[in-house]
Amino acid sequence: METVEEAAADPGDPPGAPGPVARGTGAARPPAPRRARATASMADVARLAGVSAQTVSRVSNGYPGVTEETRRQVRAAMRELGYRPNSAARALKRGEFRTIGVITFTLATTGNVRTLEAIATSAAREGYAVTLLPLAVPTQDEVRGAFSRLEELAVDAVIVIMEVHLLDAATVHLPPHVQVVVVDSDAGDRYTVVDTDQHGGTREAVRHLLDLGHRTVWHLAGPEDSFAAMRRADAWRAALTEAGRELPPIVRGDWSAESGYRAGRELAVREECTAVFAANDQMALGLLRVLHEHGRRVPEDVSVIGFDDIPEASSFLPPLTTLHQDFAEVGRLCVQAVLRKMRQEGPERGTTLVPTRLVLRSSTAPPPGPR
Amino acid sequence: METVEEAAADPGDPPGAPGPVARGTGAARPPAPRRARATASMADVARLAGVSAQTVSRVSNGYPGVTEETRRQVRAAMRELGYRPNSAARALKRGEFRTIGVITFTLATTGNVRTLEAIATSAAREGYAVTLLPLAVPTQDEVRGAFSRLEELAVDAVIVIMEVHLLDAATVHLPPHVQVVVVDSDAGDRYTVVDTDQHGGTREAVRHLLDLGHRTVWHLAGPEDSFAAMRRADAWRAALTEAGRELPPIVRGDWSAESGYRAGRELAVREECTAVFAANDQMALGLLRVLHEHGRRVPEDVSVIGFDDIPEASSFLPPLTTLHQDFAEVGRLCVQAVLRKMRQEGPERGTTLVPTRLVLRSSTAPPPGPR
DNA sequence: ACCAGCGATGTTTGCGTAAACATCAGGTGG
DNA sequence: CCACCTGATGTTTACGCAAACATCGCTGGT
Repeated sequence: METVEEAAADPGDPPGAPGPVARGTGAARPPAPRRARATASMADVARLAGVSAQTVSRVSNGYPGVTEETRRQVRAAMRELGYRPNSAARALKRGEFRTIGVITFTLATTGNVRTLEAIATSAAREGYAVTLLPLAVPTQDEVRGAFSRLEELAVDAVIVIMEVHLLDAATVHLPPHVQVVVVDSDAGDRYTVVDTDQHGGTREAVRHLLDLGHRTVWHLAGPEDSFAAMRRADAWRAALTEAGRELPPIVRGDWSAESGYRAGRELAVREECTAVFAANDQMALGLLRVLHEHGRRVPEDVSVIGFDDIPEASSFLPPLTTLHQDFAEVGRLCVQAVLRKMRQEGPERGTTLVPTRLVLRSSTAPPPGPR
Repeated sequence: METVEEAAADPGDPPGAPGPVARGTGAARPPAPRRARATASMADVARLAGVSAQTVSRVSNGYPGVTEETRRQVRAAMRELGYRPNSAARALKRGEFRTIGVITFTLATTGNVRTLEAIATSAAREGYAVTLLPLAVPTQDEVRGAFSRLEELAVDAVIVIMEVHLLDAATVHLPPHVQVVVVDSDAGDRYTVVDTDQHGGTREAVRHLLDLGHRTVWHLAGPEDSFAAMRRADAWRAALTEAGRELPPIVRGDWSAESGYRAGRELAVREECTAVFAANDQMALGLLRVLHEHGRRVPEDVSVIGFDDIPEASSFLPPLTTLHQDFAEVGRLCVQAVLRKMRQEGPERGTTLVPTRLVLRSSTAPPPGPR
């Protein structure tokens, strides 16, 4: 937006508008891409089929009240002309776009991507398209901007894949008629939320390690501003407390493998650390590397468990025991929830949890015997 | 589509149409999600500002011929009413949607995702939205289906991230007015193609290993039906031949780390294999694991080089030397190309290559001395 | 035999926008 | 002083579709 020299980019100045560029007396107007008028309209089909446009519309929408015979003729005419309903006109008339907007901060994490993919697939099955709105930087301003773009961008609903603290209701202008569903959030009281059962999964991870005989479990946590990271850390704490084990100091990364490597140094040098629960698989990968570099064998000396079950996890050294997240299910439920909300069938808010599954591989084992 | 009992899903039967469900005499009509008529229209703004709708339109589009004074008033009215241009009406009137469709087979590979992200970001900057069309299975039928959905799905252009052999021009119905740009393809003679410089990158990889003193370089290739894999294999062959080295038998995976592990067994048992060029980082990861399991140290006994430079590559054991692909640039160029085509400014076809960059880490070294 | 009733089809209308054209006021040159 | 131009603004119209309403012809009950 740095090139705009005039007033501000106001409501009326859509991001894509020609804007105040290429102006001046007699200036050629901006070379707006122009589609050739090449498609047949309903009227054309109607003419060819010898019926009214309304009948074509009925056939097009599968409405009743048309003879099988007429229907056939109209279909033939459609085929002949290569007719495709004009979605703009349809949207204008119906007041809905059959499109769901997805706002996501980054596509760098497996979870977001897999969820997005599932959303797109489920949406397609329901006859909805998905419009993607990636955010450059996760600031409230960006989020707000994305929402306003979305609004004029022809969507009926929005799914937000994002830490919700960015979604401060006070500042984000949520268009009243656009339904919102949030992934990965604790705001079940304010929004409809679909999320993985972070708590249950973590609990299972901790229990698994404890059951193997470890005295306690260390935690390589995700970034502090992440809700998912927070939940996993909380659940880890709760599980240990409940089992009456001591609570080791928390170690933090930023989800990346690199950060797991850096943060893991601290764990690698501690003899008493025999079991680590990493908040995601990537950080576990980095951890595996530091441990290796410090000569600590996994799982003989140290057990490591991850979270996510990314495809590569089975190829780590050693193959990683981790908690499988069902992102496909999360995406599916998001779409269902948002459609239900649009139809005003569902509850206004509340959280839906998708369970995880413990995948046992080779990175966990009983602790080394007392030496 | 299994619930449709009537004829086939014809052109006139959009995937999302209410269809022949919920019918019958006097049956309540399907509970179509309905948006409340809540937004202000141009007419409302015009009334409040005391001008004509046309003037509002001019302001909204930043067109000239409006006094600064009037413009201010209109802007004020827009703000007061929370006016947002109705994109459906706008699209109907203008005949363009300002939306780019992206067809992609899978979001499971880093490359596709990163490219998609870059496309979405670049498109947003140009005032275009991105509609995502994932394919369940990569068959011609699916591709064809995706295209026809896309067409009625309100897009002005399409970017295809896919092996092009699925895009057989004979069967895919490409709407004449929709421009197409393809990523990862050799069809520069038929489409506009943007791709990473597979050849140059591979060449650099092979040269790097040869320069280190290896007698030859083995290749862990991608699946046969992948164009990128084919190109990399070809370039590997060419580079070796050119250097007058012997050509070891090719070993093949399917891009996944797991497949790299399986295929890598063959390499791990060959004493004479001291350098391997893996067609992507994931397979390199699997390869690292088999090598480790067979007691062959990397890089002391065997050098491994990957392709892609995924974020995790720096955390592999050892950190992976690889070829960095600039997916962001690929995405950006795709958008530029497709916009240029829409404006009929660019060439109809041809290939644009994005160079790679060799990232030196710890998985390559001179071969072990003769024993 | 007549008409109510119903299913099939046609006609009218308006969704919100923007291009094309119309109007109008004020200024300029002859 | 008027014909003419110019720039600001208003009016008309059409984009393609589908809801609402209108019409038409046939069937069946009395």
